[in-house]
Amino acid sequence: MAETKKNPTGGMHDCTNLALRKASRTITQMYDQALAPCGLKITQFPILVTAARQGPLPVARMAEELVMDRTTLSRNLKPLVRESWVEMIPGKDQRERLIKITDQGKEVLDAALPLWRQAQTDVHTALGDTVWQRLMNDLNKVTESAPI
Amino acid sequence: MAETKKNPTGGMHDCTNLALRKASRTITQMYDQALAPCGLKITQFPILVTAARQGPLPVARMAEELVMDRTTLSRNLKPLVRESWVEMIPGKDQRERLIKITDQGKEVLDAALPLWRQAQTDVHTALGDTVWQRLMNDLNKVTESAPI
DNA sequence: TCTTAATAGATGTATATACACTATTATTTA
DNA sequence: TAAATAATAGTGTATATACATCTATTAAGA
Repeated sequence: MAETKKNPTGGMHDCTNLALRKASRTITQMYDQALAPCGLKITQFPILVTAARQGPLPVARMAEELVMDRTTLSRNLKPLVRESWVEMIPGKDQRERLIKITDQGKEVLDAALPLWRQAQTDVHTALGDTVWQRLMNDLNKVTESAPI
Repeated sequence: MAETKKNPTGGMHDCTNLALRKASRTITQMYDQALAPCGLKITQFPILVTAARQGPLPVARMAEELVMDRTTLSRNLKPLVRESWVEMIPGKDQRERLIKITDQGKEVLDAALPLWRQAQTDVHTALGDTVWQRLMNDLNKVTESAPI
């Protein structure tokens, strides 16, 4: 009751979104710093990995895979194409354009992998195995809670 | 061993950053949808709340409070100033500019609060109390694990 | 078949994010 | 006090994010 008067604006510190964004900003900077030597950003890493593993994929399908907006992925591909890390090739369906990793893309990915693994290890160590595992599980629950 | 051959690129699905960004994108869209009727975005909400609660604050101090880059906050303030939800007033130290909420800002914040609370409740319900509490704790740990 | 729907991708516009750098003012030090 | 250094905020540039809308192509329906 007294708490209500002292906190007329509500507990912003309980905001799920703020907590997620703060953690995202923090971790993104860590990973970007780790990846800096290879010239790849952590936001570009999953795109290259997916292109390498799932073969040439249409934009919409990779967007779904990475839980991102189609148009966001469309924009995010531009730097990768400019650097010749991926190329867009036509599909059977002429509306589709498939994202295909290039040889240069594979090279930069090879260079990125040990740096990424080190960042993974650093975070894992900082949080401890229990917390890290639990966090990854819970984050997946959040993502899956989307109304789709 | 066989696992290594099947996963030559490593387990991207274990990437802490990707998990955080996917969850962030999902939750941000949920909150933005909930807040849409009041014209405020969820990224702007904590700025207004902090301005309302901590009184006029210098840019650097609020940035620290919200765990964001100074220059990011500087840019994010522009739409709020344009909408006259906050104003920048000079401090005693003439280098400083203080972020001060306006009466219009208080109004939009009042309109935003019940919408935000509903979004909070929705997320809380979707995850369940146990998971939600634990997630918030773990996210704070991540944010605090920053090298500062 | 011809018209209409749905689908795939890109663009216009706006905001979010952060590094490198600049300008201005305050503080410290020689 | 003058010069060097700190601190404060803003800009240039680049990428990330997503809604609304557009174009082109395919699929469905009358």
